Amino acid sequence: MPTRDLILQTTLQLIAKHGISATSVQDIAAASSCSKANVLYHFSHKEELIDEALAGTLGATAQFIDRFENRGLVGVEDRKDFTEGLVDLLVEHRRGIHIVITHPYLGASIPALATARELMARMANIVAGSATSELDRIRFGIAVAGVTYALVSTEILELATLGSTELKAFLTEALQDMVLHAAGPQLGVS
Amino acid sequence: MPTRDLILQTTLQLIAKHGISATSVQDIAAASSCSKANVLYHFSHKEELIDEALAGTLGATAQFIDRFENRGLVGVEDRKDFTEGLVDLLVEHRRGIHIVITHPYLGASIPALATARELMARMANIVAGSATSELDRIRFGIAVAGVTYALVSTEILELATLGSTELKAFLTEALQDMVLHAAGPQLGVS
DNA sequence: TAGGAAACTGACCGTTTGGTCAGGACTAGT
DNA sequence: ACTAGTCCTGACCAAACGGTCAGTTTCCTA
Repeated sequence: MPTRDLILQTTLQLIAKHGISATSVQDIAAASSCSKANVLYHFSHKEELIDEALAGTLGATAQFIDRFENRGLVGVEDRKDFTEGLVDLLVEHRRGIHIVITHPYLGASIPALATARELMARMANIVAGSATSELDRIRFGIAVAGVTYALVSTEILELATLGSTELKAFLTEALQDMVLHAAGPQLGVS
Repeated sequence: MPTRDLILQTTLQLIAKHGISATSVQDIAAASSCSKANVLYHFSHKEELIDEALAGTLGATAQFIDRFENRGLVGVEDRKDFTEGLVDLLVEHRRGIHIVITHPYLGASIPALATARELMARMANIVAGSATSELDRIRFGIAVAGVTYALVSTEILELATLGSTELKAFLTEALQDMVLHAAGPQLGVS
C-alpha cells in the first residue's frame, strides 16, 4: 500500500479510537512506521490529513442523503430502502461516522466536520419531515441514533460477537421494526 | 458559589463540549475566572479534576443500576420503571453521561472512566439479560443507546426546542413504546 | 489585633505539540 | 553519467501543555 494511503487509514483508525486532539501527528507517524516529517510532507497540516481521511465517509453519506432528500420517506417502501441504505452506510463507514459524531465542535478548524454537521442536519430533516407527530419524530430519531451509536460502540468497545453481515442483517431488521412502528398504524405495520 | 464547585461545573461543561484532551487546565481556569495554578491547587492533577467532576454522574448511575441488577426486567412494570428511571438519569446527568460515552479509551489514566465502563457493562447485562432473543437484545440496545445519544446530541448541538420536562416526557414515552414492543407480545403490548 | 491556615498568583520548568527546513536517498528519463 | 522530481528524514522552532514552587493576599479565630 502506498504510504499516503497507509497514513490515511492509520489516521482514521487512531482518531476513531482516541479522538482528534488525543491523536498526535507523531502517533500517526509511529503507527504508520514513518517519520512525522513524512506525514506532514504528504499532508501539509493535521487538519488537511483529517479532512482527507474523512472524505470517503462524507462522500458516501452525501450520496445517501441525496437519494432521499427529494424523494422523502412517504411510504413503507421508502422507509425500508432508507433503513437498509443507512445500515449499509454505517457498517461500511463506521470509523468515519464515529469520528464525525464524537466531534461536533471542531467544524471551525476542520472543514470536513463542518460539512458533516450540515449532512447530519439534512439527514435529521429527512427523518423529521417524514414523521406525523412530534412523538413519531423523536421515536424515529432515537431509532436512527440508536443504531448508529450501537454499531459504533460495538466497534469501539469491541463488543461485537456477531459477524459483519450477520450484524447488518440484525440491525436492519431491528431498525425497520422501529421505524415502521414509529410511522404509525397508517403504514400498515402491527 | 465556592471556587472549587465553580471549577468542577466549568470542567464538566467544557469537557462535554470539546472533549477531555481538547480542554486544557488553562481553558478551565480562564472560564472559571481564576489562575491555572489555582485550579491545580484545588485538584492536584487534571485527572483528579475530571474524576471529581464525574463523581456525581457515576454515583447516580451506580445507584440506578443497583436498583435493577438483582431485580431484573422481567415484567412490564419493571421495564416501565427502568425506562422512566433511565430517562431521569440521562436528563439529570446529560453532560457527565456524554463525557463518559465519548471517552471509552481513557480508563487507564482516569479512574472515573474505568468505573464508567464497568457500569456500562452492567447496564448492558441488565438490558441483554431481559430480552428473549438476539434480535430483542439488539432492539432493546438500540432504543437505550438511541435515547441516550439523542438526548446528548440535542444538548451538545443545541437542537433542543422542547423544555426539559416536556422532552423527558416525550423520551420516556418513546422509549417505553420501543422497549415494550421489543419485549415481545408475551408482555402484552400491541 | 496578632497569627496561622486556606486561597490564590506569577514565574518558571521539562515535555510535547504542530509545523519548517535543508538536505539525503531513490527512481526514471535523457 | 547527468538531471529532475518524488519520497523521506533528523534537527530544529515557537507555542502550548501539565505541573511545581515561592511568595502574597484573604479570612477566620483567639
